[in-house]
Amino acid sequence: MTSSRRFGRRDSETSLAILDATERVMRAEGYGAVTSRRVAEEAGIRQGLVYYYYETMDEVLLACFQRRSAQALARYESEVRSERPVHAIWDDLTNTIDARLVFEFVALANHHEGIREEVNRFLVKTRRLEAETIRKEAEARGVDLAPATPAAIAFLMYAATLVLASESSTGVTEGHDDVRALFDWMLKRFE
Amino acid sequence: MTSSRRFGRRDSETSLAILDATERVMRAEGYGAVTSRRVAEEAGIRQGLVYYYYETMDEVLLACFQRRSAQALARYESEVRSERPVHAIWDDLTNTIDARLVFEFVALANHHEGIREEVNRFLVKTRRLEAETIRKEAEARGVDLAPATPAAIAFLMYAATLVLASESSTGVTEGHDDVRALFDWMLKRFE
DNA sequence: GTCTATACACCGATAGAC
DNA sequence: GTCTATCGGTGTATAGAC
Repeated sequence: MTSSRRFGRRDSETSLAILDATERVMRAEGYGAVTSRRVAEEAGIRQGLVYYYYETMDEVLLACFQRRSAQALARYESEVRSERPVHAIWDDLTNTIDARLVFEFVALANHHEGIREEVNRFLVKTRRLEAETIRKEAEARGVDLAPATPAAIAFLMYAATLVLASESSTGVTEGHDDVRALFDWMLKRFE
Repeated sequence: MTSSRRFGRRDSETSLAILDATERVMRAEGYGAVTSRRVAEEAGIRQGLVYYYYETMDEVLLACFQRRSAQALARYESEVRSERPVHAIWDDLTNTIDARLVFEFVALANHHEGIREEVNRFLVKTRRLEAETIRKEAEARGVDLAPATPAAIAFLMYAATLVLASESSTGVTEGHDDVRALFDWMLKRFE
């Protein structure tokens, strides 16, 4: 029982404007506010046009996450080939990640199968990439990580930066300086 | 322009059933699914009755978080007076905290002022309590935490358990064993 | 205290004009 | 490719019967 509707290209200007608008609405008002009307208003188009580019609103959310995760993955893959890969990953997690959006997508993933699969795929891929990078660097520089492991450090870098950014954006900073100092100490060992 | 509506007691059986139902819906379907119709169905009452106990649905969400945070705070205050307070806090964060709900509330806090204030108040209070507990225990047992600090450890215990539980519930376990081993090592120093 | 009934706004999705 | 118009469904919140 497929629909007879036709759809526009995902790389068109309007299509990308819809994704941009979706990100803005999500950041400011949460995924619950991502409706065809609200997104259309934010993108400067009419409500019906959203459905020319995306079959459902779930498709919009999925495309939005896929675009972001592809961009992030591309950055990581470039960073791990840089001169100081562990520092580069930490800086990316600290400065480029949008914790507010991540929280929204993770909350979405809890009850939206398509998003969940994409989020999980992304998490596993990036964590393995980061852990392997940390392992190689530690080996090359003769750093003994014990009692930590590359995978533990990769996990903690992600969890810490996510919560740091999330709390900062709502005004909580208790313990943040101490945590950053601890990771700075860890990063120094990779110099 | 206050409404003339009257409201029922917050400690009544039905009122608490509404909060129980709200938690279940939130856990299973996310904060977006917390509607008066859905909550009423889950609580086995009629939709209109929700508004006899709560003025708005935002009130329901707020009351839901306040109840949980009060319970959690009471547990923490008992745990810090126990024989092995750092272990007790870790066990609580690991086993008793519902990461899925925490994620939902943090996401909600990003665009809901009332929830944000409550979440922030709770985070600051518990983190200080935990950091102070770690500091006292380290001093009493002669544990040198450097290069970490009590506040950094308190932050990392929270961030790690939150992400561990969240990822576990959606099927990602990459690096989890290593992180748990690292915290086990840290906890051993407090024995 | 719990119910039914209802007003009104908003949402997803489609059809069809231009 | 973009628009207008419209459908049925669902959401919040209130009024009033029992």
